[in-house]
Amino acid sequence: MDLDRLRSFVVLAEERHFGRAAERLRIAQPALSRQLQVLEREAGTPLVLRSTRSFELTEAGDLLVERARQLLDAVGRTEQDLRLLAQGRMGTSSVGFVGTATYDLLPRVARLAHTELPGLDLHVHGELLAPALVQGLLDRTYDVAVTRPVDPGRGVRTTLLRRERLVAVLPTHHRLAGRERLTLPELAEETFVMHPSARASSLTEVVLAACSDAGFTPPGVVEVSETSTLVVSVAAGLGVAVVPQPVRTLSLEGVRYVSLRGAPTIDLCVAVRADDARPATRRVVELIGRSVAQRR
Amino acid sequence: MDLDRLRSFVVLAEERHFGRAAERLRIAQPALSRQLQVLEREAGTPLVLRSTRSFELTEAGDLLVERARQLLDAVGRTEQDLRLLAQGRMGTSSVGFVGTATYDLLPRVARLAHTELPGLDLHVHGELLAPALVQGLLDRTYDVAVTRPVDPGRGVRTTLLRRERLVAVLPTHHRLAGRERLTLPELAEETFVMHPSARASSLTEVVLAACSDAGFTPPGVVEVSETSTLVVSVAAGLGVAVVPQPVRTLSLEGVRYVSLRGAPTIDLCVAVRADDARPATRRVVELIGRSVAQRR
DNA sequence: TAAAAATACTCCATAGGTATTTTAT
DNA sequence: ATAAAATACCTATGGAGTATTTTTA
Repeated sequence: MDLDRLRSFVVLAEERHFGRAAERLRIAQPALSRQLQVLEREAGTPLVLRSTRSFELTEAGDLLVERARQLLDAVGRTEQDLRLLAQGRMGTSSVGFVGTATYDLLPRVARLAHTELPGLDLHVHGELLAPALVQGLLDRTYDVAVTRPVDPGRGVRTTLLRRERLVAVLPTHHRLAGRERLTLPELAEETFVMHPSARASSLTEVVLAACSDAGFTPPGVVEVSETSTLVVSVAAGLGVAVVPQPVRTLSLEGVRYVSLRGAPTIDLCVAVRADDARPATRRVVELIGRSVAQRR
Repeated sequence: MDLDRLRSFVVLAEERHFGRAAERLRIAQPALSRQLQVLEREAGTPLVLRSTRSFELTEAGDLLVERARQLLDAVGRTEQDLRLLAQGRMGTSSVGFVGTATYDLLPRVARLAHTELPGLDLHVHGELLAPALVQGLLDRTYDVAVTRPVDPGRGVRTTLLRRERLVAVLPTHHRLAGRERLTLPELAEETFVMHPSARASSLTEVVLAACSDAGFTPPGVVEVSETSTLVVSVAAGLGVAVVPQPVRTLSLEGVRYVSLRGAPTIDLCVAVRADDARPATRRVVELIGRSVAQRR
């Protein structure tokens, strides 16, 4: 049984006339006659009782029209679903965000995906650390990671999303909180609130390296886990912090963000499994790129 | 989308190996490779991640295998149903029996149809008169009529089933009831139980004609509608009757059937609409033919 | 290096087109 | 007599086969 012939048969049953049906099918009338003959040979019974002035479907013809419609519908739906899948507009994708991107990028990505890829079942996870993200990518917990640069070669493909300038976070009552900008050495005597270095926070590494470059080591350090907690801790007066600029979206009572002159930067990347060619993954990566470009 | 390619794809997904799948499909390996390439081009996305030593379906591939199985199943069922319909093993057929065939042929036909054509929805109707049957055929109340000969040319096609000898029906206590056989003139003085002549019973016509040929007219006539009532009436002593031999299957307390020497005969036919080419009709006619041949 | 898939090339079957015949009203 | 379907005949495209190359584990 051939789908094209079934299509022809359905049109023929609708038109009840070989000439008109052939015209609609954009084939010549004899071709349609032959198609029906083939169908009837396959069915083993006439499907249409036809003469020059009459046209009637047999029982078998009735049955076949109905079934053909159902079949062709099912084929159409399958083709449609394949197309959606091929465009990454259907399926599932799990995205993990490194801590500092959780409050800035994650909601934008979620919103954009909701409107642009309604068929995609997108799972987002925030407040993660770079090593956990890489591990999560490899063990398929995540399909996409918005993370700090990772050493390549471990089956992960990485693209730079943006370069983030670091800014200081000070309690409102801090003596430097009114300043337009300051330099890292001015914070040499402060207690720093940071992510635990044991848990391999890229941000902590970069900040400590920057301090070291600036000629000092923070005299005191308070360790907290999440970025949100970090900002809250500064508000509570536990110390100061240095975070990437986009964390500013997390504006909090009792906290001031102050630019750092000659500030170091930290890169934000999107990473995927090197062997992942899923359209959904491509689509999500592309959408994350646009979320980053999106100025707001 | 082509059904043959879908078939190939399902087999390929099962075998997970082009060579083996091609073998099962009885085509060469390159042909299968190309079929998959066409499918992937149509789908717009890879369906199989393949290398010399590995084979893995993509999401789209998974989807397509599942859908393809469903589609091919549906196609198979449709082909099967068409085949059944073509063989008259599926569908509906309505059969009407003339009165005297009701107790003899009708049950045999019903039983045979039940075992041989279980898919056919057979409706049987008994105790009918020839004119009603012809009318019923034409207005599509019946598809097949087991009836007396009808004048042709009215859109009805008729085939002789058998020639039935007429026999006498006598009450057990009748003076002639003990005889092996008798002749029609011996019944010249009897009251006859018959179907109403007004309702155009072929049997009544034949019997009256036979009496007339034998040189007498029944002095008294009792009219009853059904064959069963007719036999019951004889048992009740209302008179004698002349019926086709097969009515003997209707054996009743108080009744004796006696052969008639040189008895007239009456033909039993099967009739269908001349334009009815339905396989179910053909099948039922054929089955009725065999029911008649069936000696029991 | 060996097994497996992909490509190159040839051939044929099938589906379509045009011209014409047959058929039924 | 005429409209419509069927047939005859030709052509071309697509799918299959064989031989071969490319790839990767």
